[in-house]
Amino acid sequence: MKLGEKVLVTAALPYSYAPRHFGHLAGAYLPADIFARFKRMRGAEVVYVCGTDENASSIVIEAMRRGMTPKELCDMYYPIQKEVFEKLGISFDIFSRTSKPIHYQVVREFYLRLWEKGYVYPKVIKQWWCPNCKIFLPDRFVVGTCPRCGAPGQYGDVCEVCGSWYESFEIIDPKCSLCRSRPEIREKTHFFLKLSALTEKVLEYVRDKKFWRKATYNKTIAWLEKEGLRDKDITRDYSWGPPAPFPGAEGQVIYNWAENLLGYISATRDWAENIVGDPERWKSFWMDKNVKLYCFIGKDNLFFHTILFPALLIAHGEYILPYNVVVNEFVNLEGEKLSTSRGWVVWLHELLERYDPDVIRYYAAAIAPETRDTDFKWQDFAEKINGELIGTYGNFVHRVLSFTYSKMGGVIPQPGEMDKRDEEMLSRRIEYARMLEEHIEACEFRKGLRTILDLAQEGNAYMNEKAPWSNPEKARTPVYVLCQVVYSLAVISAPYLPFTAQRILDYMNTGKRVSELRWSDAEAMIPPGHRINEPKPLFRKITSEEVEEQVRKLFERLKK
RNA sequence: AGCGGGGUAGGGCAGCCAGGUUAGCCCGCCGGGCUCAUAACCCGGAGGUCGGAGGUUCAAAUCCUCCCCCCGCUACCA
Repeated sequence: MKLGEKVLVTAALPYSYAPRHFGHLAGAYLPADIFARFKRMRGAEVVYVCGTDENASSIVIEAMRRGMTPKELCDMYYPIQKEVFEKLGISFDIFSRTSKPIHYQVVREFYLRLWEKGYVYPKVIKQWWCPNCKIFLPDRFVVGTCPRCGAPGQYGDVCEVCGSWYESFEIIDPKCSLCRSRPEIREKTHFFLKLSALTEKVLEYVRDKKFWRKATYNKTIAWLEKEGLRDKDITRDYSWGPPAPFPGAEGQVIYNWAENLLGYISATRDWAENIVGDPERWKSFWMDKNVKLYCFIGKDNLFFHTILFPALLIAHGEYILPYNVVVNEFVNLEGEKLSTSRGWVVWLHELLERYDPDVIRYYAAAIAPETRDTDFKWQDFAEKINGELIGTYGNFVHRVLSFTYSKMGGVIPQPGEMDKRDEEMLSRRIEYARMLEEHIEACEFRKGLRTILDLAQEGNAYMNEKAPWSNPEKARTPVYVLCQVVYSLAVISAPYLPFTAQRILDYMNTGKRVSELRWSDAEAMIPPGHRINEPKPLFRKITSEEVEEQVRKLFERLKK
């Protein structure tokens, strides 16, 4: 074990008002959580931060639509977002918000420094302005006719009919998508970030990240080499968001894409101040070169995390850069791409109404889109839960504990002399812990899950071979061994299935909290004579009727 | 169009970067065993032109070239 290891873990900041779906869990929050939990068990100092992203222009507009202020909209959704993560056992050390004063302060300090270092300059740009709504409109909120093919109802600067790209101002017969009135073009001074000066530095930073996932590494390098970074405007005229700290930028805020990444820093400061009670503590993470920063995101976020975020941090100069950006692909649904607007999606809050969080976590880890897009299928969900989680893992735990409880008087027996097979079984559980460790370190969570299952499978095979039920006299040694394996299984599966691990600890009457477990406990031995509690099956099976019902519900909702 | 990822038994995947035992794993299927366990568990078996065509090599799923198919990306929706 590396002593004094420090790890900072981030998961993509969710938009405050967009609920989280299964793909978000499988692609970011769960892998990050497994990683964070594992590292804590290894004795590392871990801070796992997240929070809602509340300053996007789409939030301003969504609030307008609903006749609310952005603040009211965010206040309404924040507890909902937070609750879903809590129920799923996502072990954030802080779940902050980018509307908090600490975030505004971080953004202000950050950009003031960039200004002072000469990375920011003013420039006049043209933007759409809706005189009726009295706001500047992002391109996407301007509807009009394609200047190339004449297709009506196109958004922004790309035509979905003919696929051509054009200047947003070329669009014919523009209308504000909110009120349908005609927007005008206005010129205004905005502030630009000199990203063009950072291409080489970012490339230099990325070059040696050969251990990143292949797609992540290649895409990032290719992007930088082929296109490089262009200067970009970072201010907007909104009354919602962190104020821009530049001279002459009164009334302007820092644009969402340029400030939300700093939410990781402000969340850590929020944690230091309000959870730890030591306002300086965040520095021992963001300003310590020995800290490894892991960012977990979906592929839609790649540019921002592998290119833009490092560029910003390099420009600033005092903070550490991501050590690994763990990028996941997408989870499709029953063979089709997700579409939240069409209702083609599996929401986490709905799953939680019906399923054990560990059941959800299991399936999310089992189909985590690590190297390619994967598919959520209800039938597959039932097969994997019933066959793997329950049939292999749950059944192994339950048959061992229930046998011990009912046939051995509820007491871990005193083993007799161990044969080769018994010794082997005991050492195998340690080998599995080592293998799992390697997989998690490499951020290969699916392989890790398989390793857990393999240990249960070996335990099942061992139990069948030893058949303790056939000869009570010879049952003591194998049952003793099996109880050790079950305990190890609970320990090593704790990062994936924390609630289940806790139940096993309780059935085994260990008096331990799962949060107290250390990785080395996988090698621990429960002493003979230890009394266990009455075990219950860990999970409930998913019926075929239920699968049909879920599929039916999905299609019914789609019709609307 | 360019770039990136992928195309391996009925389905889902690993192996490919550092070429070399009978190409592994899970599900399903077939046949056995067991009965402690949530009809769960264990063992065995059938099933593969490793997208296609060339090439390099003593040897290629693994390296090179070309082609076909699927998916994604190309910063003003962050």
